[in-house]
This record gives sequence, structure tokens and C-alpha cells, in this order.
Amino acid sequence: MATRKSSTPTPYNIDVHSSCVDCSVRAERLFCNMSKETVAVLDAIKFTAIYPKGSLLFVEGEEPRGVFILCSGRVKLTTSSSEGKTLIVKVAEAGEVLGASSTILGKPYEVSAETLEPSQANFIKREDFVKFLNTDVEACMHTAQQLSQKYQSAQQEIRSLGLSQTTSEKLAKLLLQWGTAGEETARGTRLTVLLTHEEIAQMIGTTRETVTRILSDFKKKHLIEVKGSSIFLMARKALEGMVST
Amino acid sequence: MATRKSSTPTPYNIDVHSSCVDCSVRAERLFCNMSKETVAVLDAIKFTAIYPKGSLLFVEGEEPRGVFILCSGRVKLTTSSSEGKTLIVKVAEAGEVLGASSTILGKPYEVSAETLEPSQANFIKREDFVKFLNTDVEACMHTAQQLSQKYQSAQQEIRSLGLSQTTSEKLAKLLLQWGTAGEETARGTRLTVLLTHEEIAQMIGTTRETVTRILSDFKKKHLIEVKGSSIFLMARKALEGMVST
DNA sequence: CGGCGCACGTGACGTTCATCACACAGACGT
DNA sequence: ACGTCTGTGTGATGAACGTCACGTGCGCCG
Repeated sequence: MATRKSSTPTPYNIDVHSSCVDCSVRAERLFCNMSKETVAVLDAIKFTAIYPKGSLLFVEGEEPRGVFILCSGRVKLTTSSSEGKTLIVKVAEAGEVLGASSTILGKPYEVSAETLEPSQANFIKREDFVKFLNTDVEACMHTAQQLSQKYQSAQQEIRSLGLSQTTSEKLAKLLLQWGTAGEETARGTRLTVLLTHEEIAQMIGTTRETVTRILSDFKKKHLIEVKGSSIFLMARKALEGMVST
Repeated sequence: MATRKSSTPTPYNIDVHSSCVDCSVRAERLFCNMSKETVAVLDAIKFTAIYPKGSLLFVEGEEPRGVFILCSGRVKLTTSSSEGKTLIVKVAEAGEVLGASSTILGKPYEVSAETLEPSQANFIKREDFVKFLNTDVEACMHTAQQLSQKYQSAQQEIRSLGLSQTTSEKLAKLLLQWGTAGEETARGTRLTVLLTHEEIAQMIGTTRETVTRILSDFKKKHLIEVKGSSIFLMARKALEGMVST
């Protein structure tokens, strides 16, 4: 997935960036794209680590230990009810900072973070992070930008959950959202889904069965086609017609 | 409501703070509670104004003009679907900064902001605000805190919308939430509701009729009692039992 | 005072989904 | 080859809730 050619082979076959200053993808990353001096400070206080799939970076309700800067891989952010129902709030991509709001406010993590694939992340202790922000405007500004993005995507999620009429609509919306990152082919936009129906259900607040049924329905209507773990969006227009906005 | 004794009477009968440095409630406000020097800069770039009830500070989709610091009053933040369905995302209280995420990112406002009562707000132009943050760590840090709070409350909203099983549960949750700000009386916690059933429905993503019905149901079960625009929570325990967490 | 507008109350009806139950397919280890 | 586990497909059933329809009380204003 997000794997790159690596000069230092690892158990998980992903490229390890041990130094932030020398990081080859730093410029592409909204948060990490800072001046050399600032990044050097970051380098000094961070602890880098590789996590296998299924690792829990932090858990909802836990006192904030610090932030994680996701270097590579993908992490799902979830929240659960006491009845055991789980909602996937967001899937974080490389470059995002996780746990910042809790760390800044000193309040418990409000979501759990679990790696969906082998991932590298830089951990910064709460104390160090707060000090870092307080002494470096650039870092603080970039954090504010990160938080703004997180807030906006949360807002999106609220819209989706609160304003959608039907479950089909939410699913269509999700497929289209994924579609923006997919590749175009002759039979339509192709996207690789590495989530189970169960997890998709948790993303749109419904049940596994309903997801299966709606996907079957979409197939029947020739809106999509499923080949293994790939989904082809064959009639993007029709799908777009299902979503209110 | 949030009215105070005023030395300078205004059309809306609220206390006007024209200077931030001399503001009597500054220390209570998370954002405004900054050093005198920083606040002085703020004073220099802000435009203060009083808005009557129903004023639109900004509208969803609009290019970000800047931020509003709410000095007094309450503002509802809403988002709407193209079908005209509206969702009240949050009711902002005095002290909150509105429109910060959009202003920082330069992306359109993602919600609309409308005053629920006569309110005072300080407006800061985008350009000035961004420059302010970039030159003053303290301001930047306080903004990061504001954003963190906004993010956490958005997260709460997501939980409520996505994990609640029934509509009764959401309504009970809302009442309890309001209850924390209500006053204790012999017949239970009293809270004054200035929202219509329609607006309550928009807060929990349901219809006006359903809100009416559920409230009737609660009354029938002696969980609450309604007197004019006051609601008494008579059986808080029972209500708490309805919410999953 | 009478009419209008707005918020609230309530009944009937149909759709959508969650729930339960079970069947089937592929992956994987022994 | 066999059991086991996890993911997927599908049917039956009922409860919750949106929708439509209409009625009632109350404040406001000509």
C-alpha cells in the first residue's frame, strides 16, 4: 500500500525514516513541512517506532501520554458505546498527527487509535510536545492547522451521520469519497477496500447485514462491480445522484 | 440570560466590553485569558459589534473572512443539506472563537453561525488573525486549545449521532447535558429551554413530531415536568439509565 | 374582536432497518 | 483431508420512526 522501496529492510517491509530532518517525504506532509531548525527540535524529542497491524496506539478514555505523528501506514480512529457497539470515526493517513487535542487539553483521549496495516509513527511525550509548542510558533501554527483539519473532517462526519436520510446514501457517499483516491480504469474507478463489511458498517453507523444487502443491491443495479477486494464504480453519476450533498 | 448590569446601556440591554484589556470577564474566558501585551495586540486588530437575535455571523460555504470571538450571548452553529434539512451542530457560548478552523486553513466555513440572542462579538479579519498567530506564540497556543475543544465537542456529537440506538436516548442525553447548567430545585433540576421542538429535533437529527411525542412520553413516565419554557428533570437517574454512555 | 401565524399535540400508515437465524465460501493450521 | 474461523450472502419478523394529515392553544396586529 503505502510501502516504498527501502534501503533498510524491516520485518514489515516498509521504509523507515529514523531522522525527520533527512526524511524524504517531509515536504509533502502538512505538519512535518517545517523549517530545518524546528524539525531538528522535533527529532530530538521524538521516539520513532514501527507498529504491526492491529496495534493500539492509544485507547479512548486513557489519560493523554502524548501525540503520535503518523509517518506511514493507516490508522483507524474508533469510539465505542458501553454496549460494545463501535463507530469508526475516521481512517487517518500518513502525515496526520494523532491525539493532539487530548494532549493539548490534558483530557482523556476521546477515540481509540488502531493501526490497519504495519505503520511507522513518531511518539512525543505530552510534556515535551506542549513545551515544543510553547516555544516554537511554527510548530504551534502547524499544530493549529492539523487541528483545524481534524475539526473539519469531524464536521463532515457529523453532516454525514446527521443529515443523510437513508443508509444507502451514506454508503454511496463513502464509496464516492474513497473513489477520489482510486485509479481510473476502463470499467470505472477502481478502489481497493481493505475493510470488512463489518468495518464499513461501523463507519456509517449501521449493521454488517445491511452493508452486505446494500452492496448487493448496488451490484444488481450495475452501479458497482466487485472483484475480490476491488470495487469498481461503474456509474459514478448514479451514485452521486443518491447523495444529498 | 447572559445579561449583566451595564454602565453603558445599549439597545439590547447587554453589557458592552469595548476594550479587551479592561474586560472584566477576560480571566474567565479560555481564549481571552492571555497576557496584557497579547490582548493589547488583539484590541488593536479587532472590530467589536453587537448583533441582534437571528443575525448570521457567517454562512456555510462562504469564503472565510475571519474569526468571531463571542463576548456575550449564544450562537447556534448549523449545517444544512441541499434538501433543506438542517442540523444544529452545537450551541456556542460566550468565550468561544468561531470560524477559526476555516480561517486558518483558508477553506470555506463549514457551518453557519446564527445568534440565538442579542450577542456581542469581536471580529478579526483573516489576514490580521493569521499574522497575529504567526507572531505570537501565546495567541497561537490559545487558538490551538480552542480548536482542541471544538474538536472534542464535535467528537461528542459524532458519538451521540452514531452510537445512540434510539431517539429517546439522544433526547435524554441532551436533557442531561443541559441539566448540568440548570439550577437545582425541590422538584428536580430546572432548565430553561429557549429552543422550539423543531430546533431540538434539528439538534438530534430527528423530526419535530418525534420530539413532541418523546417529551410527552417522558412526562407520562414522570421523568420530566414542563412548565412554560422550563423543564424539570424529576428523575435524573432514570434518564441516565436510558443513555448508553 | 377576528383573523393570522406559529408552536405544539396526536392519530394512521408505511418504510426502513436492526435483529436473529442459518447457510456457504475461502484461508489456515494440524 | 478435516475441522475451525472469519467473512459474506439471504430470509423472516417486528419495532422505531418519518411522513402526512389535521386539530388545538396562544400571541400579535390590523
